[in-house]
Amino acid sequence: METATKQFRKRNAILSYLQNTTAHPSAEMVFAGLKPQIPDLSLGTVYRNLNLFKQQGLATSVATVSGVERFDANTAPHVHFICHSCGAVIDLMDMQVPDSLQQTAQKATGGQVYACQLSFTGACRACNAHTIQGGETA
Amino acid sequence: METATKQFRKRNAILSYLQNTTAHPSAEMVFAGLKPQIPDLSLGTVYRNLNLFKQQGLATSVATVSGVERFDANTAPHVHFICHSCGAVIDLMDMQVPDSLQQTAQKATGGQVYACQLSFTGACRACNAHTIQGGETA
DNA sequence: ATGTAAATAAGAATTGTTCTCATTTAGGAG
DNA sequence: CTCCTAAATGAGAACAATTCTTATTTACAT
Repeated sequence: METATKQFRKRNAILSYLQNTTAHPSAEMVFAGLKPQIPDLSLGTVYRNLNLFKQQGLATSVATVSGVERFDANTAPHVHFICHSCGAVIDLMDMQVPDSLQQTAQKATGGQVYACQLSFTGACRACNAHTIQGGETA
Repeated sequence: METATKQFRKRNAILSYLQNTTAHPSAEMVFAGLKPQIPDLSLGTVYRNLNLFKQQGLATSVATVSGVERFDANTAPHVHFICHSCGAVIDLMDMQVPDSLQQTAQKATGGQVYACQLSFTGACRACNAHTIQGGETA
């Protein structure tokens, strides 16, 4: 049994959900994922808490060209691959942006660099396989 | 007078505008910039053509966390700095993502990598100066 | 002139996100 | 236990960026 307060039940559920997925879910995805367990969950609460987590440094987010913001509880700098076909946001492990680049950026801006994001875009394995399926296309 | 067809006048105006700025304008910014010269320009036309340029490989775009898409006629891979205070999107010249990273990404995805985007976020020189205003600025 | 296809204007519709406000909840004081 | 207060929430309205729809205009060929 859980120890203490029932306060923040939903907040904690949202944070746990985010911490236990690598799918970089959108707010809608978090909502859909939790709704079965928490039928009276409101989408506004999901947005509110996800933004709170960002403020608190418990989460970050990735903006996608589709316009949907995707959230990530992994706040360590890391590299993403975004499939422009299915929209998946996938971590690329074992890759990092060289410190030298960040230092160069810091000098180039003349301001203050807080973070960096490196994303590759293209077709993920599944979508790429699907594309070539059936025949050759140049 | 211009040489040839009057076809695509607006389309060409939009492309020229994008090619002659480094501001990475949003659709609204392009619209506002051209409206004085082209009073009967419609915002829908700006969006339609900007997306067309992307399809044709004449432009790319950067997604920002504010949700606004910013367009860029520089399709060569390059690095951006995004000021989270004023929203400016600034090119960082003389920086590039090492080929080795792109190759690593290609292997890691198992799919097809088309492009990469490296963005630094923080406070641009002006906003940073403003923040520490009243005291020393380096 | 007339026909045709592409480009456009205007604004309605859609979508993702934020805001508002009344309600609920947890925990403390009397 | 009842009252109080502050934080969290649900529901849906409001909002902003973008896309879609449709009638109109344009360029050009016949």
